[in-house]
Amino acid sequence: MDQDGERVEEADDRLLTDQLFEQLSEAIVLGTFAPGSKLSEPRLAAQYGVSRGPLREAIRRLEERKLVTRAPRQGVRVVVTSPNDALELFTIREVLEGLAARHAAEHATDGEIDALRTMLARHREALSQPDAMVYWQATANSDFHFMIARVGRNQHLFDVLCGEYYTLFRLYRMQHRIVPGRAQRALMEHERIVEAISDRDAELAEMLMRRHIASARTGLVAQTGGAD
Amino acid sequence: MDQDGERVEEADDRLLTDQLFEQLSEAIVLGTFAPGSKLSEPRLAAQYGVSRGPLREAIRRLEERKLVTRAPRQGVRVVVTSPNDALELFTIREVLEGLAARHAAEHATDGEIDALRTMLARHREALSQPDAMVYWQATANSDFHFMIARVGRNQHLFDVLCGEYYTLFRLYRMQHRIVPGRAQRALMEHERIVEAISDRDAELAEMLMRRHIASARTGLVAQTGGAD
DNA sequence: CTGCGCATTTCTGTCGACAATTTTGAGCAG
DNA sequence: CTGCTCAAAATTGTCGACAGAAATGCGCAG
Repeated sequence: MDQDGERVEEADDRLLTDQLFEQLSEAIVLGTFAPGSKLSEPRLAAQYGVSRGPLREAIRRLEERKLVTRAPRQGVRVVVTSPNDALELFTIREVLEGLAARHAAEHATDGEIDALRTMLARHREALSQPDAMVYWQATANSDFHFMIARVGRNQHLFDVLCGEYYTLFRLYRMQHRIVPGRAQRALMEHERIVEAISDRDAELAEMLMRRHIASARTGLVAQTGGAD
Repeated sequence: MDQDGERVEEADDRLLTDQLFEQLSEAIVLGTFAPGSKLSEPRLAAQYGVSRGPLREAIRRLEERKLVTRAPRQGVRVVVTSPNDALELFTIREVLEGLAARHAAEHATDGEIDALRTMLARHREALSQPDAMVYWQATANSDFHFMIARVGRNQHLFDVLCGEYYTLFRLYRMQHRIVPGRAQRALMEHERIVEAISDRDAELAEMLMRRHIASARTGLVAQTGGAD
């Protein structure tokens, strides 16, 4: 152990709890803390150079976000997800993202639609580059769903999709190896969704988005990797 | 102040943080802590007879559940919700409860359908009693949505609807005076939803549930009180 | 060699205390 | 009487410490 000890020293005026939450979240998603491994409070406190107070508050938030599971008086462990869990979560995501797309079609301004189109053009350009997959997985795909949620004009929905559930989605992708194996096709689906939004066709936008998410869910069940 | 000081003394082996979270949630929903009022940590710690450690963890959870808002270095205040916030939340609830109803129609066992019918019969019976409204608001309505979510066989969805969002829904009903003014009609809608589930008509169950929630949302906009 | 019991160690849950910042409010100028 | 200044009080964010419970690991019986 003690291999790194990435302290929290950046003279940041953000609260310690928030910094810890972000670092712990990232470590969990990236697999630095393996699924099922225990998060010992004294060890983490020493590792990050903080006391257990703020650390415990950060862990509480991890628990609330379902990134760890707590056994009373036994500490917390990185959540271990089953394929069925992933199925459940993506089913929820399907209706929520569908709702966001519907709202986007109803409320997007012309400027926002232009911005969506510009973004997709950038994505198409990037897909022909060498490291296309890593860019797609890390940035492009998230950007699209992020923007749709924002354009939907439902702050609560945005918070859920892009804040509270975002890291959990990433964790499920990691634990179940849901890599975007069909980025080309996913991009095409994104373009069709934006077209529907541009046409102010709310119903179509919702349906296309739901199918888009569902395709990832289906690929997940088949264990072959989805497009999202 | 200091009028009551309901200590936490029940020799409960549950964690202090959990007890505090429940008591604070209840106090917020019931209006004991007025919307917008500040939650002072030293005052609450004295009032409940605990130290600030577990209290802060409970407050973090309140924050995560959107029951309070935090201004860094200024403490937390009971959330003040706008009618638009309520609209946003009920829009989300509409698709989630619709999803739960669809899943319920797909996965309910015959025994569960019997149990649903039995419950509705009990509710109809209770609606002819003197204190019908208070029973409806406090118990019957919640029981129905609770059971639908459970029968849906999606643990994540159940947790969201009956755990993470449940108290928030109650808070919105409180702050916006969304009283069940049409319990009779709401019960009829419940019965139709159960009939659709019994017929294994998932699409109809989802549609009826969405309309059922939407009617509450509409009544909310009209400020006349919804049926749910 | 394997499995059980017990002592040691570690960890969680909780508490009290300190520093820095924010809020309060008294005093004074206009 | 109103508004600004500045000191005092209160509050947040953080830390270290202690008690009880859980996990660990050793010794010993079988």
